[in-house]
Amino acid sequence: MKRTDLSKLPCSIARTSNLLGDWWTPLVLREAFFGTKRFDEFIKRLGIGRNVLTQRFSRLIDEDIFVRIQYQDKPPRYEYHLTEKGRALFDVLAAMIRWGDDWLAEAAGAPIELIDTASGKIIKPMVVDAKTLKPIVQRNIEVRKGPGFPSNLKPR
Amino acid sequence: MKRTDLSKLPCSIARTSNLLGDWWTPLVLREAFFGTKRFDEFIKRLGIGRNVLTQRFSRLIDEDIFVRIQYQDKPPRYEYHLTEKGRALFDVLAAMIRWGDDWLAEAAGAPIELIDTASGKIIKPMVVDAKTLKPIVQRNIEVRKGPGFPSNLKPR
DNA sequence: TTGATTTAGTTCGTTAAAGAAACTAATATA
DNA sequence: TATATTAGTTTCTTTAACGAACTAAATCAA
Repeated sequence: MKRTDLSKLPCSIARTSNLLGDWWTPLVLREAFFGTKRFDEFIKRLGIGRNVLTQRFSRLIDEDIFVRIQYQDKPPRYEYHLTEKGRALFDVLAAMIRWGDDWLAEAAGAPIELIDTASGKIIKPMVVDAKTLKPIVQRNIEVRKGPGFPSNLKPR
Repeated sequence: MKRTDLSKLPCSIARTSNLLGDWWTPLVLREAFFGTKRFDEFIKRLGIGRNVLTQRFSRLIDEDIFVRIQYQDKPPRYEYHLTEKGRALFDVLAAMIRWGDDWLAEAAGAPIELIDTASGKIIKPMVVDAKTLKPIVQRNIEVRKGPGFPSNLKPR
């Protein structure tokens, strides 16, 4: 399909969507977070097409979300590791987990739980304001141009 | 394109991706959060194709993210309003905003700022654990089956 | 030493989604 | 009477996803 390039829009949602905004990338990231590193591991765990996975990795490497690291000679084989930038995406996935658990799970409850390794306790992601640590109430928020808004464009 | 249905997988990331996982849906939601309600308003603000927007709304209404509300007779015209379920997605967008601001913004800074209407202060979204209010450190997390994990499937 | 297995892709043909532009339809307005 | 407003629908082209088969380098098992 033809696809609009959202990466240059003055909006972090658009720019982030441009990276995450397909059906497989979040799942590839999930697998990476859960420890998967090798091409065929991703294939097996996800059921993604090989060509699709190849294309995803090449894009995500371009975007500095993954790095390709050689783990053997003869034949040369590579693992796919998250970068710091990639690991930071965990927060976005965590927000998706929370919303999915709250709004899409069956009556039985969340399909998967996140456990804090040290305490053994269940972790429930929540999005708050960094200063006040209070939930963000969308109704009480306005939007305005930030310092990085290009001066030649109309806002919103 | 052919597309794999992720909505039935035992994973909130997959299920949420299945809804949000295209390039336009997050931007349609953004506009709705910022107050846009009418079809042609979305078209003008986003530059999305009319047929694509039609398809998105029909899917998002099926999923109970939007409701279509009549605002006039003769001719019948409708507005698209977020449901509670839809409004709850703001947290996911907020996490995307934060990541985009941190990792994709130019040196100039964030393209857009969220302002708390009451205090006038800038809001910076952050993802924390609901109990401890501490950031979630992905390295210290394990995953296990939750109560809603189907019993007939292998985990991960 | 031959044939199977492992790992990591690439290639190819089919299906279907995205984009652009034109078209329809009901009504109000100039 | 002609134009504008609002909200779509239709049609055509381009391109991404899917699936299956194929390639390639090396190791392993019989």
